[in-house]
Amino acid sequence: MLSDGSRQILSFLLPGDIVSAAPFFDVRPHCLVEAITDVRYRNIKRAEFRTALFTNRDLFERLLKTWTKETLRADQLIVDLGRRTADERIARLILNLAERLSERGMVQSATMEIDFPLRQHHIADATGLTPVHVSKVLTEFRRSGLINISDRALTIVDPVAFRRVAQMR
Amino acid sequence: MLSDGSRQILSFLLPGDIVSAAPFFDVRPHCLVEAITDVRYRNIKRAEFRTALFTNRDLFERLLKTWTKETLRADQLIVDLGRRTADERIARLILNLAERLSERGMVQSATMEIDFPLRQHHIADATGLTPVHVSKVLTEFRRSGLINISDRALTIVDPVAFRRVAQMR
DNA sequence: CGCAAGGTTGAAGCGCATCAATGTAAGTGG
DNA sequence: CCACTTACATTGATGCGCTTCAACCTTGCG
Repeated sequence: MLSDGSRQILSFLLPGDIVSAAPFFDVRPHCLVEAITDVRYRNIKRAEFRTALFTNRDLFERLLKTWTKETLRADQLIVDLGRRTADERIARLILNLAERLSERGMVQSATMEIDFPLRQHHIADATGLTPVHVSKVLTEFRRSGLINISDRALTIVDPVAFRRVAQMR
Repeated sequence: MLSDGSRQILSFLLPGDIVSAAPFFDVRPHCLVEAITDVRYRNIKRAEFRTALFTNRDLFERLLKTWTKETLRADQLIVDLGRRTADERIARLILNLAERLSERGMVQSATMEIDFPLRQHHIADATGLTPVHVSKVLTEFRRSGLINISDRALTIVDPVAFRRVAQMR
């Protein structure tokens, strides 16, 4: 959150994600977490986990791998916010979510449909845009037959063209 | 680098910095490194370092602390690119550099002057702006007596006002 | 000298923000 | 059941911040 009331969303957490690897090593929380859907979560004791990390090499490797992915995605987001257009940012956000859901088997493979509980203002806050502009872009995406959103579900109608818009091959 | 030739700078490395913590745990390099100044560097053998990390708890803690800071700065950059104006981005970039240099004792404390080898196109690529606009903003900063740049050195003339522009208290 | 890289400046244009009106659907209390 | 509210989405008009383009200037360098 910024002092002027605007906010920037850093990431969307999906089932199985940890909020962030950083808090294991730094006491100060540096961001807020908010639930969009119903959520099941568990707390981890920092001290215990750190000891476990040091004793259990496999755990250690897996945490660091997760953190590496986190870092990679953050860097990608920096590039997106710094150098991409509104269309690209929104399309990439959607495709990234779809990809991560796909890894979890959460895509109807027949229809390329995913749960999509995000409101447009979430998309806006994640892409550095305004809700109004997000609405216009999404409407345009729909009009050109790229995607469809209705009833908290999103379908990628034309994956090839949509990936082209997102500059993702 | 993007396909259209534009690029996004993720961070500036100062003396003593590691390029990134991520490569220790992931083989694929995910970004490029370029030197602006003359540089002294050393290579670290991934495998060796990983073993050392697991045997030497202090090293382990220190790497993770470094990585935590990296993560924090990346997240801050995301906020800056997503939600801040050109003036704010540029001022924050400069103040962040000054702060990091200060930790290294690399600020002339009398004059608040730092080495500043960056070209305007570096600032542009780090802030998601164009060199032309960077020039205009810097000229305006100078004109209002906030900073001064000449001869590869930058002086923060009015720290209080400048921090206000950067929205940093 | 001639050239390349960087910086400055102004004019014009575009992408997104802002503002405002309208619509819609779900929830709430009378 | 209906008035009312609240949250969200859509749409159009207008404006602004930054980009783009282009000309010109400076500096360093082979």
